[in-house]
Order: sequence, then C-alpha cells, then structure tokens
Amino acid sequence: MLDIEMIMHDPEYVKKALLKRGFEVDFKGFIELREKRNELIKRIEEVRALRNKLSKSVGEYKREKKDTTELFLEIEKIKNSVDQDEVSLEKIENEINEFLLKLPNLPDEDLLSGEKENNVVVSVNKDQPEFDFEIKDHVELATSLGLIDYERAAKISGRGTWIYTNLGARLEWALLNFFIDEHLKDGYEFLLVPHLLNYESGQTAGQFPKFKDDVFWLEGESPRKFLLPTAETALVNIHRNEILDLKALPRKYFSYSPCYRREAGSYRSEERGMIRGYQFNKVEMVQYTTPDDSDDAFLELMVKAETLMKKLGLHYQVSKLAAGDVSFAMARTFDIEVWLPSIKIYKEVSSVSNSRSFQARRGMIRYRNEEGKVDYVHTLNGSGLATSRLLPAILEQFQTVEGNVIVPEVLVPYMGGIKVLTKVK
RNA sequence: GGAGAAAUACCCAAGUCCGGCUGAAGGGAUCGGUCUUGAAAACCGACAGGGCGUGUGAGCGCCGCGGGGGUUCGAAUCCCUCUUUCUCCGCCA
Repeated sequence: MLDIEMIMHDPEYVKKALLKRGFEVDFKGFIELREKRNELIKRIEEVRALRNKLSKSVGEYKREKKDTTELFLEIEKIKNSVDQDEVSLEKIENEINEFLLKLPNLPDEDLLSGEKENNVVVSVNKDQPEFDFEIKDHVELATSLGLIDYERAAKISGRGTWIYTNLGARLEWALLNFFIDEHLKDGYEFLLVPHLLNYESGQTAGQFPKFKDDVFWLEGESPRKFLLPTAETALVNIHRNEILDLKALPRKYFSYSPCYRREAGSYRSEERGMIRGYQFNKVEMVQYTTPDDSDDAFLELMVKAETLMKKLGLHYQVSKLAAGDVSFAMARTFDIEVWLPSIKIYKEVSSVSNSRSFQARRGMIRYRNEEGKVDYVHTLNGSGLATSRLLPAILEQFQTVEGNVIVPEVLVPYMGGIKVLTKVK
C-alpha cells in the first residue's frame, strides 16, 4: 500500500513513478473521494459529539431526578440526521481501499523503466562451463541417474510435478540442509510455517487482490485458505498488526517450505523437467528493519544468497530488474540466475527484494522509533535459495563425459560422503 | 466432529448477572526520583495505546474492552455472528 499522504500531496510524482513500471493511473477521482470522505467524517463526528454530550446528560439528569423530556426531544431531532452520510462514508471508504490495494509499489529511483529487456546484469560468477562432449539436459541426467521420476509423478498427481527418488531426494535435501545451516550460522531465526494461509496474509504480502488466481485455494474451507506460493507470504505476516520494539529490529527469519503455484498459462517450451512446476522447494529469508536500515539489509540478503551460490561453485549472473519486471509489492529486486547449459539460458534461483513500507502498510506492521513515535517497518525478502531449480543446474553444470554428476564439495557431508552421482543398477 | 468456558491495556487481573459519575480497580513489568560507594530492597512519582478528523500549535473531537453487526438517548456490560484460545469427550499421524 502506498502512503496516502504522498498521493494527496504529489499525485504527479506518484503517477510518474508508477509509469516507470508501466502502470497507468489517474488520481483525480481518488483525490475527490478523499475530500468527500473527510467532509462526511467532519459532519458525522459533529453530530456524534453532540449526541454523546446529550446522552451523558441523561445519566446526570436521572441521578438528580430531573425531567428528561426536553433532552429526549433534542436527541430525537439529531438522531437520524447523518444516517445517509454514514452509508455514503462506508461506501467511499471501501472504494478508496479497493483502489489503494490495487496500486503497485513505487520502484526505487535508480531503477530503469520498462520491462524485462531492460534488466541489467550487474555481476557474473565464474565463466560459462565448457564441455568437450555432447551434454545432456537435466531431464536426461535425472532420469538416467535415477534421481527423478516424472512418469509416476504424473500418475499420482498430474503434469508439472515430479518425484525425487533416492539420490535425487537426498541431493535436494542436502541443499536444503546446507542452506539451513548457513542461515543459522548467520544468526537468522529458523521458522517452519503453516502452508495453508488466510486471505489477509495474501493481502498483506501483496498477492491479493490482484493475483488471487495464481495460488491454489482450498475448497470447502471457511474462512477460505490458500497454499502458500512462497514462505515469504507467511514470514512477512507473522508481525501483522503489531508494533515492534526498536530493540527487536532488525528481525531476521528464514523458513523452508514447498511453494505452490498455479503458474496459469506461463509454461514455456524450454521449461521442461523441473524448471517450472506446481510445487517446488525453497528456503526463504525475510528481514524486518527500520527504514534507515533496509538498504543495508538488502545488501546483506544479496551477499548471503550469492555466497550460497559461490559455495556451490555454480556459474550464475546477477540481474538488477527494471521497474516493470519488479513484482507488485516490491520497490527493487535483484535476481540471481543460474546457467542451464542445455538451454543456454539463465534461470532465476533467487530473488532479493525490498518492499520498503509497502507490505508493512498493508499489514499494519510497525515499530516504535527513538522518539517513541510509531512508524512502519521495512520488509525485505530473498530466496536462499530455490532448491528445485538448483538441482537441474547442478546436474547440468557438473555433468561428466560418462554421464555422471560431481556433487558440489559443500554438499558431500550432507550426502553421506557421496561425491559422484552414478547410474544405479 | 460433539459439549462447555473464555478473549479487557506490555503481562496478570477486577468490572459483565443489575447499561449511565468506567477510557476502565488492583498487582506486576517498565521508566524517572529518594536512599546507597554501587546494586538490590523499600519508598515516592510517571505510565492507554493506537487509528481517524480538525488546528500553525498546546489542544479539541470521533472511534477504540478479540473482529463485524444489532438493541438503546447511552453498551466492556444486553442480543446476533465470526475468529481465536482453553477444558472434557470422540477420532487420528
């Protein structure tokens, strides 16, 4: 949610900033609604003040055994005078709210405008791996090495799913455990969250109302619940409607969860195997900070995510997203994209974002500053990392001429000492 | 799933039967002070926050006793509804 005062004071600025991400708005109607709202509030409150005063007198009169006929006459006169105004006010408040909930976050000043094409690669780790043999893609490798079973997954679930089998399951779990240990070392709090969330959580995170068709809803649940599309949705909601102590900031959390996404219509031909599915695993980091600290926190999350990639020894690039490619709730996003040799494409395995006060405003997540004043926190999140996309990258980047895969050194302890994935008989 | 009980401020807790002098007793925590070499204890003092409207401002007003609605001149208190927590029973990993 954007700051209403900011819109009221400088609608042109907001309009221009949103245009950078390709979002067109006109605030004229909105400003009129706000003005109308304030007018109504003034009128209603005046009448209420008078009524309160008179009602209080009734009590006093009764105690003193005075006649209250006069008072009741007066109350009767004003009683229904603002009924219509109250109805209008409620309607206007709803309209205002709906409008605000549909506005995306303002992109940071330094972002380029435009869509994906304007993303900028800001750094690269290692050279593209070169192979002097014909490489296999991760589907071939996973199948021949017995790591993934796509067919039986289709049988028991449907398309867009897979089963991690044997060493495949172990490798996926090794990644998760490795990441968890790294975050614990850095002092982040480990939370395992519910996967079924309520509507308010989706609204605060910024998924709803705009993207409520992108998640899986549970039938027959009342109030309705959806499957979390990322642990961020849960983590960013745990302090909803709270005022945090300054001493409690920054808060640094991480969680592992499967991520459930409908990905309606976004399936692309090169996205075979486990590049895009209805369910994938991810470790997610979230920070709550003061506004002053959020830029540092962003860097910290970035470094943490990149460090994991470096320790795995993968070739990747970091992209600074253009305003139009930054998601609805975020002011800035850097993606870490891993190289997939078979399709010669970099695919996102981590997305580090600063929402600034956008989510905090939606969820009334606040803190008390040095002067004792209440202000919104900043929320940030970063994948650390999406394992289900990492596994294909590891298979492809670390494959050998024999069709085996070298296990990244940092994962070997988590694999029970297994250094190479070879074909099982 | 069934049957009960509850939700009051940072925490505990009174008030709810019998609606008005209750924006809410009391205690703890916290903060400030006295005392002390320092600390503890004791004592004294402060301590309802938050949202919204209005005003340059001190302030004033509206809404706030889990959320939403209703009854009433007036609701923490009465009614409806939702959510959550606890206890018991059933079922189950």
